[in-house]
Amino acid sequence: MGRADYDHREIERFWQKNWQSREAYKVSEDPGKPKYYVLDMFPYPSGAGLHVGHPLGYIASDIVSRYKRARGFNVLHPMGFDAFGLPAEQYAIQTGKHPAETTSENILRYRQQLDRIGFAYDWSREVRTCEPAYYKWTQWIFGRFFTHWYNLRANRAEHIDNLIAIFENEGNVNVSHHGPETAKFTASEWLDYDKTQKELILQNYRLAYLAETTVNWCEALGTVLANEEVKDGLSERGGHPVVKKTMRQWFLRITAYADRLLEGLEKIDWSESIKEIQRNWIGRSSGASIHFRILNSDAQIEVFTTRPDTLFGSTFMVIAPEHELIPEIVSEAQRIEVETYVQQALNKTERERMSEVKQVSGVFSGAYCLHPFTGDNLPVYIADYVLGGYGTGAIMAVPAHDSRDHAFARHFGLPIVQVVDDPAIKDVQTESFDSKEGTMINSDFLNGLHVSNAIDQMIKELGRRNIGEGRVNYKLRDAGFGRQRYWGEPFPIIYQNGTPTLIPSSELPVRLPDVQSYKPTGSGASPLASAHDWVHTPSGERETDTMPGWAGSSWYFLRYMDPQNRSSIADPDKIIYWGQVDLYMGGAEHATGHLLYARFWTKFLFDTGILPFDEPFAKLINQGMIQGVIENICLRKEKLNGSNYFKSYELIRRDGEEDLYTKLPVSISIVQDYGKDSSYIDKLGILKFIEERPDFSDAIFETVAGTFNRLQIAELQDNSNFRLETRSETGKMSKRWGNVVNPDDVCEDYGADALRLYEMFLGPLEDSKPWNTHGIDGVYRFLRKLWKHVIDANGDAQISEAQPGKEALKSLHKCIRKITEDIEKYSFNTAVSTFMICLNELIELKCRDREILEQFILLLAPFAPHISEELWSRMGHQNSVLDESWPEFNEQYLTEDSKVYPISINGKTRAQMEFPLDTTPDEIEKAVLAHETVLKWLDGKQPRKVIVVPGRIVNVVI
RNA sequence: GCCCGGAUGGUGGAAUCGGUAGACACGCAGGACUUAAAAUCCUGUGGCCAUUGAGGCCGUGUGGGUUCAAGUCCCACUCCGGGUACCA
Repeated sequence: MGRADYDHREIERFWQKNWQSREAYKVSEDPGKPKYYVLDMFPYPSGAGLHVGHPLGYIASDIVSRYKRARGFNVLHPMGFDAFGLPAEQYAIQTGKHPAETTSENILRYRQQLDRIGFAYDWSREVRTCEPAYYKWTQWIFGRFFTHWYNLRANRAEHIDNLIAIFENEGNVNVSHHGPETAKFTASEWLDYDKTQKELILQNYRLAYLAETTVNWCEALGTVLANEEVKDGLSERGGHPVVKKTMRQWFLRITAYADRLLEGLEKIDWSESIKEIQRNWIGRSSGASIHFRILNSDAQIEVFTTRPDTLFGSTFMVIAPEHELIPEIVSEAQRIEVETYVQQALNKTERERMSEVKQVSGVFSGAYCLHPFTGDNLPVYIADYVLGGYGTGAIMAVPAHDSRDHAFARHFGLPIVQVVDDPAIKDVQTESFDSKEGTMINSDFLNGLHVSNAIDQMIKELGRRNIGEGRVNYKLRDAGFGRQRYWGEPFPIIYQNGTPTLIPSSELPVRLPDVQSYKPTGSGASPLASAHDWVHTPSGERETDTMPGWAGSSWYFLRYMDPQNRSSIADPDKIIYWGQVDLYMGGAEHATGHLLYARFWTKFLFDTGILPFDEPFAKLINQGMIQGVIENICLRKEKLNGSNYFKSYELIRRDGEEDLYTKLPVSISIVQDYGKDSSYIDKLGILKFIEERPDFSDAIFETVAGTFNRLQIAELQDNSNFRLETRSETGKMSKRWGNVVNPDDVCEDYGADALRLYEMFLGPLEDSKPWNTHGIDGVYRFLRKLWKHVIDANGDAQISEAQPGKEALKSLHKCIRKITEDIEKYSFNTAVSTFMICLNELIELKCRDREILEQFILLLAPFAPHISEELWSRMGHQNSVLDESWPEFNEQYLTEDSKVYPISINGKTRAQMEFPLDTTPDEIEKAVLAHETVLKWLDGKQPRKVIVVPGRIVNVVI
């Protein structure tokens, strides 16, 4: 029949080839079956390959997809590659190698690694975002954004042609759009505008538009970055400094969808934490906008405030350093000082700005504005605690009720006027009271009102006096969509005399040209600008920016439905059939990037009639991170007699010298028993270490066996005589710590099935947890035990055809119920335990009944598909476990007729007694009170109370 | 600072509705098999005090509360992880 021992290498190789050759995972639309769409966040194929942390989510989703298939669903479970991006391009800059080449090499390696784990992907549907056949459609969607505007009346995107028709008929007076305020014009005025003027106006409406704005400029990468690509003032990729810079850029008007993106969160099954991150990122806050007139000027400054109720407490105004009115309002006396301050503020890197957050800085502009109610003159300050990019870039400062304004007022000696009273207030001169509690005082017509009522009253009054109105504001900014980089989608845009024109879809894709150098030009133009013949076309000059990494990933889930389609992004019937992604698995780090943009694009494609749904991912699960073990050797902080001095960790612990030593991470490849408490470096390991770190060739090593220098170690006869214990800690798995565990190695040593089981067994899917290769022994033993239980010494299945006994059926059906429930709630770690428990029971029962073992194998198949196929086939089946349906749970095998009751005294279990399930509580009580242990505890007294919960517990209160 | 999570043996973790805390594994200790090792199998394994037919006390981050009964519910706090940051 085959080998008698469990040879995972041969078995896994065989079945992987088998699945591939008969296209076992290929799916097509089947109206006769319900569909289920399981999607993994596709990886960026980096040069480092996969480590054991990456497949965690893939394994979980693979289990679900195999399970759903067994339950009769037509399962779409594809995989592809997010293939445009910075690392391949940075590598190209260093080596001159075309990023396409690097990328396809990396993809090949990823593919091999993934295949080895035995995933049920339909690879015929693979997509790569960097391929022209794919990015043609990314460009096409960009074209849709370009040719649409957001109609606030209809609350949806509409075609720009409809808007132009309105302009031609009645101008823009009745148009309400999402975008910057636009001067009113009539139909005849519109018709008189030339092409350039018309386009300039349309840019205010288009959902993809060009704008001159402050952007995050990263000098080292030579590109603009989106807000979410900047972390702590440094670029997410590479950690380079980022500064604010004004540039002309493509933007997508995601802000038009802010409210719908917020509301949409209510109807999707995502973790509360991701939803919360998105809510915060969108940052909706409602308040009022108020216009302030400037003394001796026609200028007006508009502020946004969430606390219009405190208007009477406003004692000054603050505007952002980048505010456009500064040159107009600044007094001659203050001009020099203001210009200096503004220059300083604008030149700060994000990092500097953030580190100075708690320092109060600002400058008086010399201008005053008029309080709209009292007519008081309020000084106008310029300070960088007011952000140009939020609200109107100007605030009315209310120092009594805003801590930032309070700090500013204290610093500049400005008056602090209390307008809200509340018992919790001590003294607003020393500390502001920011809470929205309390009653209005010193506020004219608002006096006596509660804060919330006062806000409403004030908004009404502002409207009546025509100096302000209720306003909703968002933190969310329009998404910068241009990158000055090579390795991305080119824009389907040609400039004709500076006017952007969309290239017709029949001419797509606009392919990336070959260039001499991938280096940023330094002038802020992309490397594409140097492709002279490509840029200059008969009809104009091409846009040379490329799209950001998230462009291709915002819609890739659609392309899987119909990946080869040449005439549309996907066939409408296929879109209707497959619909939303039912289960989306991926990391939480994309909360404000990919996961928000994909929702935005989906809503837009819904508006334009391409999709019948407006949320892409019905359910989202964020798998946790798998951490590695970092192995350190302990180096004495101060040299001893001029030499570096290492000491075995066990000795440091013994001597309590932890403080004297620092940790030096070493590659786990030279550590013995890595991951264990007692992990150590032997003679050969330490010699290898010294070889790699010649700076430590003079070092001294103190171990239990003695103290050695390099030469003495080399002379040791026996490798085991030297033992330098390491200090282990948990941390990120990365090249830097030399602690990356490659799934290929695990598959080689233990097999893909063991890897799959072990990753699931480690703990709850969504939690972060440390990887410890030694723990895999547990699941590996389980697989071998299963093998030995089914396969005899000749390699044949040793199966009984007899009717299974009651105990075996009970064990199996407990297992069926638990596994089914656990998969449904994504509790895979407990599922693996359940398999172990069930197998232990079956071995105990010596159960080899076909009916029991076959069903057990079918349950196991989604988790460990290779061994399941092998055992299934050795049990005499010609077909695959993939085509079998999920075992049915039958309650009747679990029904008991008695229950072992825990008998507790004052809530602590002291004894056990078995009663038939139909015993009445009275009978139980009587029997319990006669029990030896209970009598002992009662010690002759009467129990105060006896609680009998039928079928559960008995508690005797003494 | 603010917003979310979380804290259970030496380790990863389990415990459905408030009802036998520590399932299942790892590790460790002892034993069987073996010339030996590996593999496999068996036994034990929360702590403390006892024990040889004896059991008891403590125990789910800390302190309080509700309850016949709390890892689970309520209040206060400590620590750890993640997100976010002058957002008016």
